[in-house]
Amino acid sequence: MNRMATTVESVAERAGVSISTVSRALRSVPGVSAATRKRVQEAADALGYSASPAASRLATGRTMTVGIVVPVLAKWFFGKVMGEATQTLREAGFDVLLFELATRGQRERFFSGSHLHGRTDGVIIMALQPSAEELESLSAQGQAVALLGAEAQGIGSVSVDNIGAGRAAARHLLNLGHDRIAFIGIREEEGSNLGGVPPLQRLLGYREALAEAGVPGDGMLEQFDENSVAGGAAAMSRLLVAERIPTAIFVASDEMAFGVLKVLRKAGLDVPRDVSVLGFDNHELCDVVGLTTMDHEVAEQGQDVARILLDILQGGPPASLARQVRLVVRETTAPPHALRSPSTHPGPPDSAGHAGNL
Amino acid sequence: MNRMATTVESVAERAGVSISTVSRALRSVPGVSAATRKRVQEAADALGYSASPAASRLATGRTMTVGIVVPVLAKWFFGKVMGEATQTLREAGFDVLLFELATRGQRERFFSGSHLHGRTDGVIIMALQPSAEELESLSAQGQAVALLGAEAQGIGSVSVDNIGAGRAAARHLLNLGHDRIAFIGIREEEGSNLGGVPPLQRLLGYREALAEAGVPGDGMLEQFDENSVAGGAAAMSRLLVAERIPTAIFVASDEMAFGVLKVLRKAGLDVPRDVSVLGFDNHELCDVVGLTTMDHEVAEQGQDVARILLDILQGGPPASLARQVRLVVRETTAPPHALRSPSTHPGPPDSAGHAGNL
DNA sequence: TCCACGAACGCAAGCGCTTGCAATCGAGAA
DNA sequence: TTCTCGATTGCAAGCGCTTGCGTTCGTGGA
Repeated sequence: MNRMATTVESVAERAGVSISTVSRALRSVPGVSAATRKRVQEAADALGYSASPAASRLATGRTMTVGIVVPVLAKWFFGKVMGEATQTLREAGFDVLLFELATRGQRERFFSGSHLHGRTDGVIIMALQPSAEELESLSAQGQAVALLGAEAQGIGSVSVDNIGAGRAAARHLLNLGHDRIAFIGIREEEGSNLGGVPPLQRLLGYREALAEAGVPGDGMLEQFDENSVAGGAAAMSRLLVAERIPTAIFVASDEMAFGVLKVLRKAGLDVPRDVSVLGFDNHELCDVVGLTTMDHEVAEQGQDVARILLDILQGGPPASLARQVRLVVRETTAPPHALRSPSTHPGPPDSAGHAGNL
Repeated sequence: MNRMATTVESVAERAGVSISTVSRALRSVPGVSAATRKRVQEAADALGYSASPAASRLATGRTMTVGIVVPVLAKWFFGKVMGEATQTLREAGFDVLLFELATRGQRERFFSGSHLHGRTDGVIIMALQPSAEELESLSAQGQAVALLGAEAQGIGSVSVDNIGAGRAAARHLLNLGHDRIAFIGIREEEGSNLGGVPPLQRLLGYREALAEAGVPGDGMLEQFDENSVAGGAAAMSRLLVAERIPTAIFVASDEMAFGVLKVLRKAGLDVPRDVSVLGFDNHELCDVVGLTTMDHEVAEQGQDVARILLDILQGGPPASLARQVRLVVRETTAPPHALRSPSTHPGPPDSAGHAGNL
């Protein structure tokens, strides 16, 4: 294939038409007879021709590319969401440009410069709450915007009811009979940039549920750390030195919950006999460790946000929708030890009843 | 910012020079005096100008973009490697275009069409072995190529000594005293497209070590399935109905190993007392479940492959390098039960000696 | 003081495609 | 048969930037 010279001109020549006709025919623009359209298509196929993106972008001003910005790629949640979004975008004929904003510095540089201008038609922003100025900067660069895990006035977005989810999670633990329930949340690190809003909302829901149940709050029972296994482990370690260890813990992310389980195991505490643990995300590995968690339709969110952006790019209004959150009960939650009736008690700790998680 | 009208021309006007001088000044091309260069730079800053990528691509033929193609985004390994590669590429001023080739159909479409032509200067291909024709197609599209987890004549690549790693893994189990060691490998699914080569090499290394140790091979002990928790679980289930259950299992991927651990737990078998399990990747969650595994410097591989591609793009020769693989001993490998001396025996299964993984 | 030469800079021709507008053609209306 | 109008098609002017080449100007050497 002599792709070096495969341009509209060669196709036009081979099909015996002008280059404008080729351009129109190949893009299904009206004003070309079916016969010539077919002839052009054949010529293009024969030559293995495909229009130069740079040239058509320059001429049209459209890039047929969308950017996806994520805080970090190496996390299951973002990989999953990105994968789904990417597939949806590609089906619609868009390329996907990747931006990983791992540090605050990168975030600032990204929004201050015009890194998107002329590169993308729109951008999906995941898990970070853009400020008004940042949104302004994006629209000044002519970008359509869709948010995931955040919301803003007049901007398309997909999210979940984190307050409701937090309340539901806490209620599950309350209903089991717990009254000393800790919360481990995501702390916005100095070097990181995770949007602090959803984690905060989960905390609020947790507090609401406790208040409604008449359980007194306890600041010591609220711990925050970075969203990782290590962060969860660190937060749990802090909880272990409390005056009284909680009997249940709601952790705002599964990865942190994995760290929590690890520390509990090392401390010789049995889950769920001594402590119940409830996570958030329904990470693919929850099933392996038997972690009870809050599922929030992660894959669907990825498709949603892509479709919302595509709609906007086609001139539609910026839609906003919320996905469902539901409890997935596995093996890390149970009534507190003191409450169990002999019949529910699993018997000797080493028997099959021993959940053995982690 | 009136970005709508911010073009070379406006900068030229403001700086009182011609557009060619602006172009040269902003790109540090020689032939511009320091004084005017400064003046142009200031004018550009004041206007918030940045050159239209489409226009400069059309004029130069370079896109300053590289493509990354991965089989699937939602896996820790690929997320990690991509994150590192992306950062390295961005530092060098390149944009990153994402291609997820989840199915065989997508792979075929990708390589048959000229999806890269004019979009990227080069491409990083992860974990799939391109055929000669596929490589030909890429170079016909003018792409520089770097491979990760695969090798090809004259193509830049980064990989690991999978045969050696497989041998090392098997030897660790042999050295512990095992003589009935199973292998669970990655099967190339119909719908998938993972390069079959590295997994195959791990199998070969395993076989070599067994042969060297005089342990007879047993086809029944070699099982293959898709590279996922579910796949590992399925493969393990097949092993459970063997005439004699193996006392140790080398699993070619950590995610599969997690599935293996899950099935073993459900079957009431203790790890490592009844069965030892050895994984591959050093997945970030290995630490949580205590999985002994083979680490192969995943993050470094990502940086390596990006740098290799950057070198090629700068006219350098296509480098190939291999990363180290090393055993990371955790809690899922131990001598077979029958061999243990009373003193090493952890005592009653429910004591603290019970590793309790999964 | 005059000339030659190199450094700075501007001109203008593209890069390959899109698209408003004019030109052409065929067919139905008069 | 001639005229009019819509459907096709071609022309050519960009889109915004890069770059080979010619021009201008200042400076050191003769």
